[in-house]
Amino acid sequence: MDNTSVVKALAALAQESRLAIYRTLVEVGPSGMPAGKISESTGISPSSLSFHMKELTYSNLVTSRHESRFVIYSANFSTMNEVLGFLTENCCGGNPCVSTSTQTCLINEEQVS
Amino acid sequence: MDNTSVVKALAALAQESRLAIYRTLVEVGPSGMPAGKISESTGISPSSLSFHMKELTYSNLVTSRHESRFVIYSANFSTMNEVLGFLTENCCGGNPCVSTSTQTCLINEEQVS
DNA sequence: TCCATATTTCAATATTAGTTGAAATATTAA
DNA sequence: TTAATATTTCAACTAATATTGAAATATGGA
Repeated sequence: MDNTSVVKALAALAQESRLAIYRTLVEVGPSGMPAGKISESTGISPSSLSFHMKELTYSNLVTSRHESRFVIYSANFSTMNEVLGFLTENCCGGNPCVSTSTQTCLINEEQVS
Repeated sequence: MDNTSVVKALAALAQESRLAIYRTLVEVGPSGMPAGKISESTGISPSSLSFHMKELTYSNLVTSRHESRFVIYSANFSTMNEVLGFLTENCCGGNPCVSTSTQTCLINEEQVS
């Protein structure tokens, strides 16, 4: 993962509304949540939400799928893991240094890393 | 760690210059680096660097100490770990879900978590 | 003390980000 | 086809951020 992608991801999360949205999606897991319900449960207006979802999608932290007239958003766990890896990479210049970060979700018999 | 602190930390890192500074400090480890050398090795002007260091310090991602007329900055690993924890917290709403994140640095016989 | 070095502060400017409400688009149900 | 629902787009406005260069502050050495 390159510098620019990491900055994009961090910038996407560095905002109260988007952080709240992202955490909501992390908690709900891979099944995701439709835009309207995100708007409702976070108190963010639909128009503003759409703006923020674009940021989160663009940074690859969430993905979306269509289901009839709903747009279902869900957290993309692998992007987050790459970001975490980047931030702790090459820690302490070769001196004894351990850095691990794993995130595993098991839902509906399916493992999403 | 509360919402606002996490947003502050993420905002601090969501900027090319500051991300470069932070990674430089992570790589060098707890011994840190003086402002002038950071400026030199990242190509950020002293005045601009000072602005960014204030952001990073304010968000508690780096700390500073004085050594004669130098100001030595170093990464604060525990803040980063708290941020990582926050982002992966309560993953997948109670379903089987594992989230671990550790960062350990061993330098000069001293362990910095 | 006086000068050089290290860093920070400040003002000016340019750019980017977030919110609002109204209008547009798309899908489904009657 | 018409109406209702779900979501996105747009324009206008406001606020926050980043960069630059000059000046200020602080420390240490000659």
